[in-house]
Amino acid sequence: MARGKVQMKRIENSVHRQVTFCKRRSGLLKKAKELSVLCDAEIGVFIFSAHGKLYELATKGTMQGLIERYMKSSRGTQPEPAAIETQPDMDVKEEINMLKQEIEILQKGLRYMFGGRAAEMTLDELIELEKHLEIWIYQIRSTKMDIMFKEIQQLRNKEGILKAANQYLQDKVEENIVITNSAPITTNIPYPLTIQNEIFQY
Amino acid sequence: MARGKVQMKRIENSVHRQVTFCKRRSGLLKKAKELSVLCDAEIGVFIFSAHGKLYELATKGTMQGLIERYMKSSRGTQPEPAAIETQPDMDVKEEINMLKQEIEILQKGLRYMFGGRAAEMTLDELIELEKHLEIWIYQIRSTKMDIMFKEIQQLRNKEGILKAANQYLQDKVEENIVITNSAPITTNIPYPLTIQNEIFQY
DNA sequence: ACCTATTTATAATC
DNA sequence: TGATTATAAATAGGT
Repeated sequence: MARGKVQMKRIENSVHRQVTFCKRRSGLLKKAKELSVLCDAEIGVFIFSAHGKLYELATKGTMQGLIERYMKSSRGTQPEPAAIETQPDMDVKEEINMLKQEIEILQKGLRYMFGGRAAEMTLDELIELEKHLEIWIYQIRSTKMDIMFKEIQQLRNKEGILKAANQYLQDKVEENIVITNSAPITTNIPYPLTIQNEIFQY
Repeated sequence: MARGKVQMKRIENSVHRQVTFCKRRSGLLKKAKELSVLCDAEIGVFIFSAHGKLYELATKGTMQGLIERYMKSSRGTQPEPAAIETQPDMDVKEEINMLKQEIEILQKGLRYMFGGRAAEMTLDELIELEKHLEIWIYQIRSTKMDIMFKEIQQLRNKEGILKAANQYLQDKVEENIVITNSAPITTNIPYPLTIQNEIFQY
C-alpha cells in the first residue's frame, strides 16, 4: 500500500515475504485490538507463519475461553458429529475446559514464579492470577470431596454386602441348629461383622 | 481514520458503534486474508459482536483444524524451571531442590488438568497440590503487597520533596516581604502544597 | 530499525 | 444498509 501497489499473491522473494509478514502481522493484531475496544467485541486471532510459528491474540479472557465460546456458538450451525456424550460426561468436559482456561493463566503465573522476572507481572495481573488460583483451589477441594464421597459410598456398599452375607450365614447357622437339635435355641451372635458407620455427617 | 481522528475507547453512540463494527470487521477479515495469501500463513479469526453474534474466518482448511493445530502448538509452550530468585539467607541448593519438587507437583497438577484424566491424581496428591497452591497464593499476595508498598513509598517521597520545595518557597516569600517593607508581617500561607497522607493504615 | 511516498482504510456525511 | 470523500493509518520499497 505504498511506494507501489502489491499483487494479491504469494510474495516470492523470501526476504520481502518475511518483512511483509512481520509488518502486516502486527498491523492485523493492532486492528483486531482496535475493533475490540471500539465496538466492545471479543476477538481471537491466531496466525501460523509458513514455518509453523504461532502468533496469537485474544482480546478478552483467554484464547481457551474464546475457543470454548466458539465451539458453543458454532455448534448450532454445524450439527455435532453423531452420538452426543451422556450428561455426566458433558459436565466433565465442561469442567475440563474451564480448568484448561485456568491453566493458561497459571502458566503465565509459573513463568512469573520461576522465570526470575518478578517485576514482569503487573499488580492487576497478580490480582487476576490470585483469583484464578483461588478458583483452582476451590475446584481441587471439590474433586477431593468428590473422591472422598465416592470412597465412602464404596465402603457403604461393601458394608451392605457384608451385612447381607452375615445375615445369610447367621440364618444358615440358626437353621442348622434347629435341624440338628430341634430345640429353638437362638444364637447369640449379634451381627458380628457389622461395621460402625455414620462417622461422616452430611 | 478519516474525517477525524478516533479515540481508542468504546464508541458510546450505538449507531456509530454498529456502523464502525461492520466496516472494521470486514476490514480486519480482508487484512487477514491478504496476510495469508501474501505470506503463506494460516490464519484463524473469530469475532464475537457485543451481542454475541459470531463472525469467523479460517484461511486454510477449517476452523476446527486450525483450533486443533492451535491446541497442539500452544501446549508445547510449557513453562520450564529457570533461574530462581532465592532468599538471601537460605541455602541455594536446598531451595532449588525444594522448588524442583514443587514444580514437579505443579506440573503433575497441570498434566492432570490438561489430560482431563481426573482419576489420575490420588487423594493424597490432590491434598499436596492444594497445599502448594496455598503457598503460591501467599507468595503472590506478598508480591502484591510489596508492589503496593513501593508505590506508597514513592508517593511519600514525592510528598517530601514537594513539602521541602514548598517550605523553601515560603521562606523566600517571607524574606522578600521583610526586605521590601521592613515590617515583620508573617505570611498566612500554611503549607499550601501539603498533601493529605496517612490514608493507608499499617 | 527508521523513513516517506503512496496506497488503503475508514469517519463523517448524505 | 450503500455511495462519497476528506483524511488518518498502514505500509512497500528504500536506506
